[in-house]
Amino acid sequence: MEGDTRETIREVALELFSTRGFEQTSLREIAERVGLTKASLYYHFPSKQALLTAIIDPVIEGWRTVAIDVKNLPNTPQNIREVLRRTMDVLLANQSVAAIMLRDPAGVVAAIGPIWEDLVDTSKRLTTWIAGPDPTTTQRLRAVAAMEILGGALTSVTYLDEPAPEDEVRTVLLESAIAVLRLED
Amino acid sequence: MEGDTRETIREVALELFSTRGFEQTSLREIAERVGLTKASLYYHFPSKQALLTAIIDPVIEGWRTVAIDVKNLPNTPQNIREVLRRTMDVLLANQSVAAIMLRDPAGVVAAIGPIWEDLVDTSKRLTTWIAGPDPTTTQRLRAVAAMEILGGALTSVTYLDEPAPEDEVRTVLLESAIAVLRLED
DNA sequence: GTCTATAAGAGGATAGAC
DNA sequence: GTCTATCCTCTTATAGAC
Repeated sequence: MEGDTRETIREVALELFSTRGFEQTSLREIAERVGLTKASLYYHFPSKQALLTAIIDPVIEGWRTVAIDVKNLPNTPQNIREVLRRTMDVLLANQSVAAIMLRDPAGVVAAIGPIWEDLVDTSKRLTTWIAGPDPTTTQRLRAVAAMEILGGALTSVTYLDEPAPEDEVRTVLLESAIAVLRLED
Repeated sequence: MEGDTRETIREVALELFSTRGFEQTSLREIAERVGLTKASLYYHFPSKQALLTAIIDPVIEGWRTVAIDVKNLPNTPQNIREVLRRTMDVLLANQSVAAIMLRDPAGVVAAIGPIWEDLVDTSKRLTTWIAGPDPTTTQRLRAVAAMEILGGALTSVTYLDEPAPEDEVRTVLLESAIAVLRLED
């Protein structure tokens, strides 16, 4: 069950990009781990940049879907909860890809600037929606705080001695985000 | 008022490292902006790495101070508030340096691994203290969430259309962190 | 202190045989 | 599809004149 070489390359690259960073990973290293030469990688991907986008693009798509769906959704407490939940799900379902952007934003920007801008834009739209209609600065900042908390799903691993069960991470962080937004008022 | 060349180099490097990332900034670029040649930089700093540590070290020191002072501080609600406040102050007082670590963690790790580990360790101790004595996993996660919120002081600029006044950023994010910790219980 | 010149090497990428 | 060999560029860093 050798599977697709292209797929293997993508998996190895994902592993290395997410742990060492994009810039810090050379094609030589990837080729070595896959058991190929650098040159062979170029048969499957036309450039290092293309390899990165092949990894990131599908996730961007899912991320953008969350933001698009929100467009005409009434900003009710129930809906906000639901959107936070879905945002968290996307993060948890794509931890490795998210880790690339967390560990080496500068490298990713240098490689695929426009895609990164798009990502920031999507996050911005999501944050703005969460802040509610005609938000005060305070409400905007609370929305930023809420989004920041969700990111804790990725960083908690680093800051806890023993990793927390994913279910609890999801529950506690969602609760926390909701608490920050003061949805009960 | 030409000032110290060494200091100028440090300032230019800080500016570039914090906006483009450490790896993405070459000594050629720095030299160009300072108005020197690459070779001259080496008269003032023995290596690119040394330039980075000259920038980061003082801040690490301040950061560590917060964590050390906490060591024998009783974990009362009042003290937790105070520690959060001081943590926020350190972040706000060193936004550019913090931005380096935010934009290019992978590059910083590759250059000065041990110092980075130290930083993570310090943050970990701080988070653990905030979580309180014999914390449950939920309490630990809330502490992570609280720390994550403070980081919003750095990212809010990216996610808000118009930058929020620093005073309000401080106040709202501190309130949010406290809300997450449920100090009122 | 700052310069010119250059070393030494790694990186991404291509050509062309098999 | 994978290889060997090579190109080109850029980087950090050093040597030594001024």
